[in-house]
Amino acid sequence: MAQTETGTGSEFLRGTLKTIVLKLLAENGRMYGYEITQQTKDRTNGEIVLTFGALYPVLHKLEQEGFLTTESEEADGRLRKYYSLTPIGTQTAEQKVNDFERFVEAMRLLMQPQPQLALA
Amino acid sequence: MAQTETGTGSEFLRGTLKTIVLKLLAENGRMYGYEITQQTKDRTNGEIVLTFGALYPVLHKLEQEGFLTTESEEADGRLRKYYSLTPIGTQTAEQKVNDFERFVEAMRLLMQPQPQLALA
DNA sequence: TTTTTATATATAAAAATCTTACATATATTT
DNA sequence: AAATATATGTAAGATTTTTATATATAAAAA
Repeated sequence: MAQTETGTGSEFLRGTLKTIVLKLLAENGRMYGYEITQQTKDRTNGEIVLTFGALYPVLHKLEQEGFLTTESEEADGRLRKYYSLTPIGTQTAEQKVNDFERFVEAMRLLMQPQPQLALA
Repeated sequence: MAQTETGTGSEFLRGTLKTIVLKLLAENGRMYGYEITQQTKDRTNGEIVLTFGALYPVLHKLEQEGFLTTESEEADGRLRKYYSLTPIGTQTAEQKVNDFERFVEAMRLLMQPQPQLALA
């Protein structure tokens, strides 16, 4: 089946994909690609939907960068490629989550209306 | 002078640039490019730094899309190009801020550790 | 029983976005 | 006199993402 749903079609996903993948792996220990898209969709109530065309290249790149290792297994006659974090991957996951939180905090400073300066 | 500082070098800025520009204009009514970078840097304590190479193309694109109008003025012998929101721009600004908040809320669902299910 | 949906991974072309470097010019500060 | 701050912009290149395509099995629905 073709992938049709796109949530908000959120442009904000740009730049957060790696962080999502690393964080989910840090929590779950071991996941395969399809599982990552499903858990993301489920936990965000359909708000964030990862497309396969974006996810798989990111997984390959993270592996290539040394953040992930893989093991292929067969389940129900289907191939599954499980990804796990390397030590550096675990460290990077934490760091990216921290960076994201700092970023959100900074964005809050911009998105919240400026407090008016009280004049004497 | 060359632009050197990059804050966190935040990859998360990807996709939020338009939102920042529209929101600042919605608040300030009228701003010029340089002012946008300065206010962003100041209000986020240097956390978010917009580069000119990214900002100006975005401003031009938003103008081209009908979200902004411009007036050029001279101040202190220097050219300033002021940008203001059109009605559709104002509407888009609000919508993008809402979308961003929804996105952050969804991210929170992913970034916060999963609550353990209580077993009977 | 045939089609659709769900599960599962992947690549490639094209579009969008962003970084880095370059180019120009005036005013102010050191 | 040199450096920094103010001010706008373009262009090449890199990165990232979307959209489309390709393949294959299992389960559910028509």
